[in-house]
Amino acid sequence: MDPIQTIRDGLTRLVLTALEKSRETGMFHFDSLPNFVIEVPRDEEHGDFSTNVALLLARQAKKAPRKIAEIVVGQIDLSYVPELAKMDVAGAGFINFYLDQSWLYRIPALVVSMGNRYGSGERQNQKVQVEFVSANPTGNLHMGNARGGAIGDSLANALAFAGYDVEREFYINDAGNQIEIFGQSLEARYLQLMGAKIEFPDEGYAGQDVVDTVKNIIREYNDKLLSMEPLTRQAFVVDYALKEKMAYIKNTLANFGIQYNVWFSERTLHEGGQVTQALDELRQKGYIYEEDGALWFKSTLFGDEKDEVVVRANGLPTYFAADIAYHKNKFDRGFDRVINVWGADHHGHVSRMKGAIQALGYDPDRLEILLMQLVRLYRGGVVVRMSKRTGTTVSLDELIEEVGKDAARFFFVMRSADSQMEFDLDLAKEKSQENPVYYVQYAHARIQSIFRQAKAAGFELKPPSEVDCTAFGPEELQILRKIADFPQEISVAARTLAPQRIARYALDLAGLFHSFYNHHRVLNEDRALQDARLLLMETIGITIRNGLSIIGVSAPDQM
RNA sequence: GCGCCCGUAGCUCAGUGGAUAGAGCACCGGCCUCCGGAGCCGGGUGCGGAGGUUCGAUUCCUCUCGGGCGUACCA
Repeated sequence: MDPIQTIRDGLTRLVLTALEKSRETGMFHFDSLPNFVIEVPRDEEHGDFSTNVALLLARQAKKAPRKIAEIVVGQIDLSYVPELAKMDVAGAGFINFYLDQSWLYRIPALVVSMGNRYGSGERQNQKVQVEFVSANPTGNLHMGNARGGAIGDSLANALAFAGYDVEREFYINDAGNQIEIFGQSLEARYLQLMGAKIEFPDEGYAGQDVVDTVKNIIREYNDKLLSMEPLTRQAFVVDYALKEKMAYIKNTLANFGIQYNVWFSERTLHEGGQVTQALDELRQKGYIYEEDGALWFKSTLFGDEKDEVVVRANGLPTYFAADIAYHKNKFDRGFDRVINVWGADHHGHVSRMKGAIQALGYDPDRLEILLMQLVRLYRGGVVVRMSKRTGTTVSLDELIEEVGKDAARFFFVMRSADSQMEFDLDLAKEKSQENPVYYVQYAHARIQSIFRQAKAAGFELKPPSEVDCTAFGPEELQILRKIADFPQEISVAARTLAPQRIARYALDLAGLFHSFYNHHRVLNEDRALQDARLLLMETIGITIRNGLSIIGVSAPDQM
């Protein structure tokens, strides 16, 4: 139930009817219906809603926009939309609609009755998969993974709340070149720690975490690996390390509030022959050729800058080959839409991935890729530098430890994915209203505090039907207007893959609440007013809670 | 060089082709001390630049300047 959309639909029908009547009676002529909008004007002087239909019709109808607007307004029967109070023509030819503010009196009952479903959309009957983080299991989770986790999970939440059937998936890169190198690195460290004088591979993983893993292996198996064949030994240490890394990744992401439906192993694609199958299909369709001993995919046919190797001269498939098989597999699993959240460093991969999807016969628009720009951490006003030892600045688990899950998620979700963001660690930790996440949570806690006091004084929240909403003044109505927007915000955030809208909305609503709180009392007022304001508080609380829940941030009752 | 993303107020950032472009912080002035730790009111110069499409452009297109990323038989 979306109150704004309901009104908008009503107004749209009204305008359409008026247009038809105008044409039938010969007031003006048009052949095709313009793609007009019913929107909420920025300036409230311009009404509650307005439409640009007359401006769009001017050329076809060969009349001045204002003239057309006058005619349309003359054909509209006000009584069709009960809350419609008046209309006028303004500006270049806009038609403005003014509502009777009493329509807002219905909002609290709607919100209270829907509770934690307020803002949700109707079932879309569309299967959407969101794949995010998919960090390499060869190292720690870094800030890119953190941002991807927060954005991906919040986006998935928003889509689910908006009515889509959503699955969250993590792609485990447990095969391929990097795993080979990972194995060689682990083996080299093992042998070194066991006293052998051998060189560490040039391209190897030099981080401390590899050494730590090897120490665990030694603790468990001591010298048992020394007698193994090198390949067996590498397979052994890789298996051990992958188990350990995946346990770490799962645990850290769980602490970050993320639960996946599917953990998908790249290795199963190779072992199940799906990589070969996908390449065969591309070859049959004529998109594969051989050159310099390697197999290439003709991604230039799909707008890419250069063709891309899928099987190296040494016979091993590339990461891209596995990714083609992986995406084919996704579509074969019946998803209508597949969304990937990727770091900006993968953007070169986008066009060829879409090309491969198209080559396999799928509509490339069904694959949507959300690219995130880089994160710069600040502490004490200066950039936190990359650590040479660990290869990261701060890992996700350290970030959660330092600022907490709630602040971390809110900060990442607050910014749109495609802007490079600065993350101020000091601000995230601050327990003051300067801190955006604290500001929103504090609004919720304050509301609960009011209810605790009300209860102590013997007052309870009355059902909306017993509350006189005419007690609401302009500020209460302004808040209710904002709350009425919530379902639209969810819907737009889901449609445009923009979870930052929800964070911003929560901040705006919290701001309206704090301002109200500072100007008015809820308790110890006239009973009718107190009842109405308690209901308003409940309405705000529910909406803030629902918004925060999408972002993955808790709504505490006390702080 | 080529490709993608970004460029909005002093700073961090919003802004589904609409009417007079916003928020928070910072800064200045005035007020207030009340459910929860201070708050309230007021104060402003900005869409990097130049063209184009449009009745209308921060939004779409072209060029240009600046920043980031990519441009591997790495992932």
